[in-house]
Amino acid sequence: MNATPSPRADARQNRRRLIAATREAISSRGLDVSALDIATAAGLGVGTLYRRFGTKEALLDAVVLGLYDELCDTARACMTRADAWEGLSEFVMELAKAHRDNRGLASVTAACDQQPSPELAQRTAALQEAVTDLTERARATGLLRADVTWQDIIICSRAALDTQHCLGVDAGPEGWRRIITILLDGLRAPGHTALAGPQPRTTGI
Amino acid sequence: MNATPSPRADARQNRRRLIAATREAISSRGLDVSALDIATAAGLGVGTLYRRFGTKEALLDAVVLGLYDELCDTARACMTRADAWEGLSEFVMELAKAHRDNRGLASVTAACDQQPSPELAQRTAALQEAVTDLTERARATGLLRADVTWQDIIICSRAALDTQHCLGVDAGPEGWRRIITILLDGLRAPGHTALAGPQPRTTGI
DNA sequence: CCGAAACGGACGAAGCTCGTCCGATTCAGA
DNA sequence: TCTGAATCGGACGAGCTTCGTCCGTTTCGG
Repeated sequence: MNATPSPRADARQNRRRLIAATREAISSRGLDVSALDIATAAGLGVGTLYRRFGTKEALLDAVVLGLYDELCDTARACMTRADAWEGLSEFVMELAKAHRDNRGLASVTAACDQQPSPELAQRTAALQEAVTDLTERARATGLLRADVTWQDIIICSRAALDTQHCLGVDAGPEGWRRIITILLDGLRAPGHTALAGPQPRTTGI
Repeated sequence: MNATPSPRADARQNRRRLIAATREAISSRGLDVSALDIATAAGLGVGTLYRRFGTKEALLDAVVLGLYDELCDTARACMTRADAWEGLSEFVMELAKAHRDNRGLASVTAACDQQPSPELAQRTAALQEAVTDLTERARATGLLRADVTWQDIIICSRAALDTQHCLGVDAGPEGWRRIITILLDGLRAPGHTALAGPQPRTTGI
């Protein structure tokens, strides 16, 4: 009774190729990639892209979903670290790297969050919970300053985003680590300057 | 012998209006503003825009030039502060605010820096010198960690850029201050974690 | 070996942008 | 007030990019 029994092997492979090409394209050029560029990069025709995904947006959704899954895995792995601070800082590093490697990720996720699909909503919730856990655990040990929230953590991780992508900046392939390191030092307890203003809210990661 | 004796009063006013509208437009929507949008926002026709500036790019150049002048003034004012650390941190705050208020400023300046006009090159040099002075002075007092460069400072200031503009983030109108505060705490001497990787280079601000 | 599934890429339609052009309007000096 | 030169407005043309379709051709796999 399976109406769509199983796609042909080449169809499945092309689907994977398209997702990989999309990640690569977003990484280097941001969200402003045309469907044609993606398909060409995948070594396929644009027709194939639309046959596989129906819509350019559907393709982006699939990519974001994969990224969220990876981030969830990372967050859970960081929770198993014996040292709470190391767990948190490793996650921040990984999240920053994800943003560096997926230029405009924040925009994509935000755009997707506007009308989240059930799958995406579930991933978002899981990820937020994981980050909350990491933050709480680090604060409980007294190493994370008390006045930051998990949203601050997320936003800080985004800070690496521009470091790599702004023209005119040559920070080297690992240059973003410097900024994140500075941020992490700033996040350590007890903190020197009190954080002013309302705590930020964020729905996306 | 003045071939262009003096523009009519309305022409001058319209020129000012266009620059103001451009800053406003860049602030809220980034560089992807059309000439029509700018002119409409200024309450003018697009024809006027092109008569005043000849080119959209020339208009952007004029805007960037003004911004650089303001930043130079700010930097010099910060140098007169008795406390070196306060001078530096105030400048970082102001630079961050400039980036927040001029979405895509980094891209504009970088784009302009590709083929800088003499005026722009002069401003860039002056600004870099001012930032260097601020950094050196703060390091000399022992309050700024020794392993950061003035380029790190610039990049950190840019970090606030996304905080405000990413959809899905509601950090409040002053939310970026939290991130900069964290960064500044991270920049304080002596620093906890050594900065790895090569020092970044940047030509733009 | 053959029919169904999948592919490629030319193509149409739509949208957006820059910059021009010229008739209508406004300024400012006499 | 009057007048002509400067300025304005916005419709318009040309060009570019993009999405998504369509159909003849190729490939898979039972």
